Amino acid sequence: MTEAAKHYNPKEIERKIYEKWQPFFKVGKQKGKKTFIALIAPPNITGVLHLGHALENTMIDIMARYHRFKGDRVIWLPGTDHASISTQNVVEKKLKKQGLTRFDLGRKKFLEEVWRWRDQFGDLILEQFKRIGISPDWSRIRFTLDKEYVKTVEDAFIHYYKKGLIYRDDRAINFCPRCQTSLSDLEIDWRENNGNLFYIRYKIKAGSNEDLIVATTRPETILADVALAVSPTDKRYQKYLGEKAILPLVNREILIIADKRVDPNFGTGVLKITPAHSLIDYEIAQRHSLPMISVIDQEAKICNSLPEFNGLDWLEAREKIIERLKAIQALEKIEVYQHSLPYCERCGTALQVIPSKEWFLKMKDLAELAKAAVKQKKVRISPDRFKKVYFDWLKNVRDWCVSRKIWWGQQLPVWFCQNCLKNKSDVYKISRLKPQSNCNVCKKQNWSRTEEVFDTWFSSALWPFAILYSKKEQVWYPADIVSSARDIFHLWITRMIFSGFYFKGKEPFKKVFIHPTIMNKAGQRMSKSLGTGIDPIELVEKYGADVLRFGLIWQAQQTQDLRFNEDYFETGSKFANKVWNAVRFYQIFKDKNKESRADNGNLTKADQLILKDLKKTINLVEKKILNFEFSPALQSIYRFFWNRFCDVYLESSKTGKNNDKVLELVIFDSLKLLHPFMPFLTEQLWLNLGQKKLLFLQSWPETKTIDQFLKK
RNA sequence: GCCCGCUUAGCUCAGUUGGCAGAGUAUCUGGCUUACAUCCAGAAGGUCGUUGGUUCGAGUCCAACAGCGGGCACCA
Repeated sequence: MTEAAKHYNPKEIERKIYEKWQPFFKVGKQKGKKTFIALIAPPNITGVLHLGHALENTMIDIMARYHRFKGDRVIWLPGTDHASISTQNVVEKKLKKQGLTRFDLGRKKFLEEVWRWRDQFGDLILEQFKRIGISPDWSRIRFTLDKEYVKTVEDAFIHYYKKGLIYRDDRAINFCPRCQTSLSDLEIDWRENNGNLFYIRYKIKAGSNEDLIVATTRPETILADVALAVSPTDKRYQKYLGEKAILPLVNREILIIADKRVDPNFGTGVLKITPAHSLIDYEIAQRHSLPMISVIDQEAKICNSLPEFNGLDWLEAREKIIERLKAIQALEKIEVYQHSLPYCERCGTALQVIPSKEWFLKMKDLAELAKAAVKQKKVRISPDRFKKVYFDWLKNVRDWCVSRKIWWGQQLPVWFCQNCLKNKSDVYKISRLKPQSNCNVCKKQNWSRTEEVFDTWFSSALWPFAILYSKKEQVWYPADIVSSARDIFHLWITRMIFSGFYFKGKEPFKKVFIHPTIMNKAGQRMSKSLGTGIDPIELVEKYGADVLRFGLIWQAQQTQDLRFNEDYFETGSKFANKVWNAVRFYQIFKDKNKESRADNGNLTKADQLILKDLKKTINLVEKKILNFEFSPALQSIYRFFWNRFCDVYLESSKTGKNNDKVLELVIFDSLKLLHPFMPFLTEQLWLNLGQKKLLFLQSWPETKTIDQFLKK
């Protein structure tokens, strides 16, 4: 047996050990009848490992290693996400440094550029995953633009379409003037703003001198007003219903209507209706069959309006319109008003609500599927309080805009007739391949595929069955567990649930675990751009992978987000060293007492005590792991090993007549117990003890063996 | 605006059916005892956010308030 160093040094051993394990990560390498199937949240190809990834995947790795010990076949497939909008933006930023925009390159060359990026950097994050010791099957890496994956997504869209759940509509949506694309409600960053509330006077027609005052934050949109609305319960304005008001500056007549969405207590209780540039107004306009007039274009400039405003940027237009309103005495007053405004989550540009032709997925029935899944406990959400968040979101969910007008992504399987397009008429067919039939309208064949791409999340929503069903070799659907941070709960988790039920009639996973979000010490979100992010790989370099895992797990409590505290890595380092030295003690002790201390079959009180403690700890840890309570699990191992085994039992072994077999059992079982949490250290010690077969391939400690000892 | 969570030792956090307040870290005292000074033995440190209620008994249950965090809605 080799002389082990006095202190544990992770640096030299981690890579070597990982290589020894890696062949056994393969799915086919395990023979168990029961399976444990885990879904990885595929990181973006632009991604760099952050602490959240490290925590999330360490948790899954703990479960995976535990299940392997229990003899289960672990199926855990890694992969990456093409992440359309965020990847496009990253590559655009890179181009910007060379003074180029994507429009300079053109669509084709730009896409080549993105693919080059992906080939070069796309899998870097997976290499970083390896550094923290996680154990998915690396021979089965999936990417959301793989051929098979793309087909799954196209089939899903076509299937929805055939069932009438997909429709194309020209409607008010959130649009980023910089990214030049539509965005879903979930891709918006709302920021507090100090703005103004403008009180604008609209004259009532009917010859009277009466007028209605409207409070608005967006005076420039009066150019597109189609009505004024008041609350049906608002007595002040009942007499005006059905009358017409005159739009200032434009001098168009607009109807005065009543709608329940109007809050009589806000402003003057009169709301101007601009369906093209406000989501609420759009909804109200739909109810009252009002037309939609659009005066802001995709570049956030005024269009289709009075010549003096056309072409102005929306903010310039606002200034000018205020001036003009003042001039005609139509501006009653201006109040300071704090409210939040929508910005592009990816690039930070102020969004515009504008009408755009987009593809929508009807959410009503799908939301019901999702609700039923959790109500009937086919999918269990943990921690429990996220259930409420889940149901609340589904209750109010709007139809999902699944198309994007950016370049990088998966193109919709939609083909437009080019002839008809020239005549400004949209004739399209939905098909994976180019249609071979003639256009119904022009009777000619000139189909061209749309450049629109899918919302990445439409693609990610299909991840479970896209990867667990493919290749016919095996159906591994549904998975047992998926884990994510709360920020992609609706974006990803909820959508996987209804997609799974809709297409496979079955839940995509049995359990969802929402893990804490890692904040900095001040309780703020860590952000790469603000420089407040911490690179997990640097921590691996500094402390070793096991200690990183220890430190993250120790502080990740169930109930809330955690304020990242580097102190726990000191605790972890000390603990790793303690375990290292306890095993050294065992080795030295055994050698020294080879002859004099043979097993005499008797148990001392200390023996009995430590065995009972060991048994209790094994059961507790098992229970906690299954319940996602990783921190308490780790803490109970810590206390058992350090306080009861090292401080009490080992001390008594030095002087007393403890049973050597008990010492051996506790050492070996402790390594097994700790292995899912600190795999490298325990593996190295296992090998140091002269074991031929890897600890990775052992089984979970048996309490039966302990019972047999105790019976003696 | 509506909803949810959190508030416990200097710091970061545990505290599972209500029953003498815990850990890590930091601090102090004493020990290089041949596994580990990355250690051992011991000490100090808290009106459990505030106010009220239920109870023989409340960190734990209820109500209100405050501070912080989050979710939803919203260019009213």
